[in-house]
Amino acid sequence: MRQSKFFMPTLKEAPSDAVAESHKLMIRGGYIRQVTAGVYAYLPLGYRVLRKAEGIIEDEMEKINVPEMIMPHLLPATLWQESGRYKKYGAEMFKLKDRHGRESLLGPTHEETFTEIIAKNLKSYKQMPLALYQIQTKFRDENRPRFGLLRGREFVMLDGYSFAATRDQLDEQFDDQKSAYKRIFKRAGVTVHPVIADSGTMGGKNSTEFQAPAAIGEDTIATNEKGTYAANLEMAKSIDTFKQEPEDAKELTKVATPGCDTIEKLAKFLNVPATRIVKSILYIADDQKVLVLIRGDKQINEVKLGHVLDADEVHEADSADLKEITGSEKGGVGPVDADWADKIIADETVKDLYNVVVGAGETDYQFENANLDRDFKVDEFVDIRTANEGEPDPVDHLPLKFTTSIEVGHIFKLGTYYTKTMGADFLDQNGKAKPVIMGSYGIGVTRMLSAAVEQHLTEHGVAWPKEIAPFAIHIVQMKMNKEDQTELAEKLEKKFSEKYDVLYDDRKERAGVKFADADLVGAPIRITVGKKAADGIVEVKRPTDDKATEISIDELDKFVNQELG
RNA sequence: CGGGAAAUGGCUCAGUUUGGUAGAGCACCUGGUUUGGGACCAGGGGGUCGCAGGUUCGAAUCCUGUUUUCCCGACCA
Repeated sequence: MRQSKFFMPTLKEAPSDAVAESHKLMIRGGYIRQVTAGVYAYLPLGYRVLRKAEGIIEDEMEKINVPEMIMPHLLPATLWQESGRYKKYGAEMFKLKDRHGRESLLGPTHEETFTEIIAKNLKSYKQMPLALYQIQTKFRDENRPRFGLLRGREFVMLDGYSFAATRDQLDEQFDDQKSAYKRIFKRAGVTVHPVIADSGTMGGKNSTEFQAPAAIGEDTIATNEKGTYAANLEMAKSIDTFKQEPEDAKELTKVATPGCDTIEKLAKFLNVPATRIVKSILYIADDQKVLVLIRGDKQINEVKLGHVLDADEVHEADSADLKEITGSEKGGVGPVDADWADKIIADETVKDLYNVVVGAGETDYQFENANLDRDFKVDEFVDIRTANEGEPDPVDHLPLKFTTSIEVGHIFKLGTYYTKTMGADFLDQNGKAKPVIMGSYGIGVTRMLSAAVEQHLTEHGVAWPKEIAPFAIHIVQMKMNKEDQTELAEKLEKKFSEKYDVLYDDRKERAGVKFADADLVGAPIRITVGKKAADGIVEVKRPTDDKATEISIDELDKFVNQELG
């Protein structure tokens, strides 16, 4: 490709709207342009990177015999009403009406569409195992799109679905997909950790996210140094190392604690450690009033709580509800005589505590010396706490390390939720009808590009991993009016184009402009054709090199081959 | 959805406090001098200052409404 014919509008300064480094780079380099919030145009350079990433996915899916197909973007509401998600999916769905008043939506994901096709076209166990995938633009009316391609309202996603007759088949499919995903990220040059994750409200097992560590990540993952434990903080377990020495139960005493509406203030006011206090928080789980207890130094993990309560919707009671239900404001709520609660559950950290401080059920009052069973009851002990950095992991008891990261992929064993509700049955060997067992697999392709850039920034640009680089070789000719340079550059362009994607900067620009743009293109190899062209000498530079190195064109093939294979 | 910030040429920004009819750098066009890390000189084109009302002799500037964008948090199936 001749750069004089290419369209790559570069900028010296990034628009002030762009905050994330990857976003700035992609705007400055002419990869993308924003059209509206969370919606981007992919200019030629950006589109090349996107196509490369898609190519890797297609290649790896082909290897595990998963065929690609494509679904429509425009979907009838009826399909989603059938699965029950038309209402449940909520505000994130782009809804619209056609001229006949029929309700439609723009697909945010495609479980229903695939399940529907399978329900009508797959009838026998002999047709399974089967898996399908597509790479397509998805639409989600995000509350807050951000950081360029990281979280868009329109984005490219790989979504795959597997269909199995037995659990064993599903397990095998899942493992195949997981291995393929690891290869995809590796080839795309994106470092990822597969982590234990939440699977969402539709249920599912073995939920695994592929998390790419990056400064702009919206998630936090907890890992140990041996790599034997890795979980999204939402699901991370840890070992509680605190042990309280047993004490004799003292008399329950009510004390005034004016203005103490946080554990911190209370601990200071009463001059006790936070571990001596039991926090009481009221949650509304669907219609149930659930009082949740946890030791004062720990935080409640609402994702874990949601799993334990198995409700459609769980949220902390707001201050008005709190007052009405418990008779107390924040800080005074407690488990003693809490008859209003439908259920009292406690984190494991509340076990084996003696003479603790709990809310007295009255604003600005606490009980001291409260003891489990004597003064208050707990229906169930569970793990509902947020892990803390440094705590021992549950596998090898090594300290947990926290890292912010980007969720670039998510796979899980979906089960039969959709196939049951939508009637996707098959006949087994005995002629008995059973629901197809599904798996769900996804990669945020455009998001993965953000992650790739975040992980490969250089001082003046980006060092693209070779398999997703827009161009493999960037030939930069210094002076367009020197015939020896033109001759050599064109020769190299012709030769390398047979095997690689070559960008040839044939613009009549100054060297500084060309080099600055080359840094933004970030090709794995930059070949500079300059003064010594007549002597058969050029310079090569990789984006991560500080300086260019002179090399004779006889050795160039070897170098290129060694770098690009 | 709560909180905050901002909207002036393609990009970065000044001008708004104290109303007088829009300016700089980069980018773009022409000519010249240059030419290995975003050149220099001279000339030039491009903006009804997000939109709609209002106040005023006069509004980028003051008032009201509205739209859009970004950031923090909540949410993200």
